[in-house]
Amino acid sequence: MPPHSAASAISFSIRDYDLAATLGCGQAFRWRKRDGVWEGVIGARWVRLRQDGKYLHAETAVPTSDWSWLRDYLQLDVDIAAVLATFPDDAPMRAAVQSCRGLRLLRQPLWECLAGFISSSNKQIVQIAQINHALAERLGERVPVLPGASPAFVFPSAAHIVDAGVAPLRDCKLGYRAPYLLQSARMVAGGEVDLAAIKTMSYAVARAELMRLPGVGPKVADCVLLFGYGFPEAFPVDVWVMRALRELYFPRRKPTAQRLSRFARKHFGPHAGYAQQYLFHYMRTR
DNA sequence: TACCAGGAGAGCG
DNA sequence: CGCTCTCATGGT
Repeated sequence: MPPHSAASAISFSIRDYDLAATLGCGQAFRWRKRDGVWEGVIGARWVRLRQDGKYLHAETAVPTSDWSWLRDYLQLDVDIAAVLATFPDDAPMRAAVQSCRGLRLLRQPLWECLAGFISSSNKQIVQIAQINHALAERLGERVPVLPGASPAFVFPSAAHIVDAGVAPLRDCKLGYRAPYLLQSARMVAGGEVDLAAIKTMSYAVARAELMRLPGVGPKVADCVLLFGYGFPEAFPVDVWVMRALRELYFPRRKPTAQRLSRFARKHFGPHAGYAQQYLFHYMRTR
């Protein structure tokens, strides 16, 4: 047996999956790309991903036989053609879909997703990534990686962030978001808000429950509902999507974000969240 | 409803 | 180098 036999590898055959767009489009903040190879941590597992045409190659540093955690995170079993078929057949939507055929939504761990988007407000994606890497490096526990790979860390739990206090969060450049993250961590760690229980709630109730957390408004709540919980109707309205919707659908009016959100869930159908991600990516890359 | 604080780095000319 | 903008929220 080779010396590194503890590692595992697997290949998935996939269609209409653009790994780079999916990992790099701003729905997750802790992936690092080196020479077309992506390294990241999902839960407590370090993983290296590479796409080669219709194959997706994955490597872990520890023995792995059950890969369902990765299939779930990457949402490999989603029938994307069926999702696209539910989109409205209008010019903006066609252009958005055509600009990135294999863009997917991830299904991220709840707390990391929530914390990531609390830290995201009024920041650029590059900066959000810096903040979340800093949080993991300073407050998260180290996980085993393959030889030669960069050190990797678990995202710190809510309880761990509570123990750390506000100062390390300031050091991670959270700025005015630091007390929001700390207080939200207190509410989650103390059981005042039960993230797992939100899975079983309706979209509207789940959204209201998340918005009890400081630093969580309509936009952040929708991001967590979409990228963490997988509510397909969640439609985050950020500046890019706001711009897109106003420009493409309301050129003469200036609807509020709330009105746009309601319009979007009706107009874009049962998978409005996917439509949002295509519009977002289209607006940012054109 | 409309504005503003708070915060720091990237991107631009 | 100065300037603007940034996947918003909370408070007034």
